Amino acid sequence: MRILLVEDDAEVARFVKKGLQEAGHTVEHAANGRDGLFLAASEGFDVLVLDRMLPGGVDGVRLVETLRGQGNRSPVLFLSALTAVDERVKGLKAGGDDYLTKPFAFAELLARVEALGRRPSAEVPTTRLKVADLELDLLSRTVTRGGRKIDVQPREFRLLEHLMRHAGQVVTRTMLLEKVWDYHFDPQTNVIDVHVSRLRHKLDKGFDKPLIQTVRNAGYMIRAQ
Amino acid sequence: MRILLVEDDAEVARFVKKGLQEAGHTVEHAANGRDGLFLAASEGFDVLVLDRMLPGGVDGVRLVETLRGQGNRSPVLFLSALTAVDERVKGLKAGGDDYLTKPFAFAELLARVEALGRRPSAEVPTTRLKVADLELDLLSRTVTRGGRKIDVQPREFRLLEHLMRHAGQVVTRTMLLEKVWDYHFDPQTNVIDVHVSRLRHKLDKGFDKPLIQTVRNAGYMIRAQ
DNA sequence: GAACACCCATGCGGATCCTGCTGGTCGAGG
DNA sequence: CCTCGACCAGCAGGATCCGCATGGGTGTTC
Repeated sequence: MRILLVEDDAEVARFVKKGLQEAGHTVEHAANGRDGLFLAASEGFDVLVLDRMLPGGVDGVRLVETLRGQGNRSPVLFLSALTAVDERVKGLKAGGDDYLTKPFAFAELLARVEALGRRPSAEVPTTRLKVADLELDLLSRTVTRGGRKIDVQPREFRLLEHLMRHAGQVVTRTMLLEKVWDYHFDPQTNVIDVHVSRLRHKLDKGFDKPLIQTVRNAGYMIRAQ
Repeated sequence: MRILLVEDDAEVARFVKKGLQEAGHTVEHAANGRDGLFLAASEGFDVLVLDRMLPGGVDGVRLVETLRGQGNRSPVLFLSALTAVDERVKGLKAGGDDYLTKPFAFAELLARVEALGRRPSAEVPTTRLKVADLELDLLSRTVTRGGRKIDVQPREFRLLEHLMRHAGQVVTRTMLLEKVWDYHFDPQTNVIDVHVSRLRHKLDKGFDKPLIQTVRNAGYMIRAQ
């Protein structure tokens, strides 16, 4: 996990950085708010660990507010000697996700950092493909166009999926044979043509704009007109 | 925001519920783990606030583990009188997202709950379900146990999916007929038995721990032993 | 321990579904 | 006009899938 630590106290910083690294994470360290902001804004981190009070104009709260203002949603854990409830509330309200007061047990810091990093921000797998008004839902194996459900066969589904994953690019017959049919040779028949035809028939029935274009001597391409 | 509060202490529950409601949130309350699990599994909440220790078999940690096993990723805040670092770490490691010790200031609870709810995690569709070493990938329509791929028929897949979505709960025959077969009547045959049997055969071949348990006169249940 | 209800496993047969091929037609490009 | 690539309707073999019936277990109740 990539973690950014912004902490001015060299002693604390060393201690935290070492521990996180030993737990298998990558840690970048900045000693003041300005550097921290720069790093956080330019690189992608899974979790930010920020000291609440920092030297220089940019303290922890400012830093988070700025990041959030830029649309950066990285989870933030505040680390602070300010224990008052009001301070904690302020940190959370500013956009922090957690708040740990010094002194703290490293085990808890680690657990909290990992809890923050556990969030599904990183790996959101694509679950639906979309080209113009045509949608393909990988989860339910469902195809809809303009909201109307369209029944397709498994092979047709694979074919369409492959086309849509390469929307706007020409897909050659050889690629299709490889990826959709698992043929590693030329079957010497027009299987592909037939399936493309069937697919077109289903997709375009009742619509005017055809979606699948043939590219002569090359293959097929799907594209939002 | 929709919040589920699972807390057995009536006094605390009333206090928290009232406060959250006054802050403009909708609060459901369950007084024990079993009810809490049921609610959390059947309805969608933005945040779960769980007492760490609960009467009855299902305590806070068990509850979270079960939910996470079902692929439910709702953020969880633990509320507990157990202040030891080890306890806090345990709660977070189990899948909790935050941990607040009693007594607490309501302002801080509110700030933390709102910080949790702020996350974009709410509507990430589940793409894989897991129970013990059995995994079901909705995207690829694939079932694996202990890393080994298992081929299942469509109907078997739906059956298994439904069981896994309700892991740890008994699933009645009527529910299965409704949800898996779309029958709204009793077909007077043993269709279900047959499919459960086939599924068991495939899932348990080569493993020792059986996964699907039958609950006499009630239905079936899948659970990590 | 007998009767009963419930549950399990297996084999079978029908139905559906799926897919690739053929063969004839069309149309673009030269 | 000729040729080649692309298109499409229909067909038929096969595979898959699914539900049912049957007969055998197992736990429960009286």
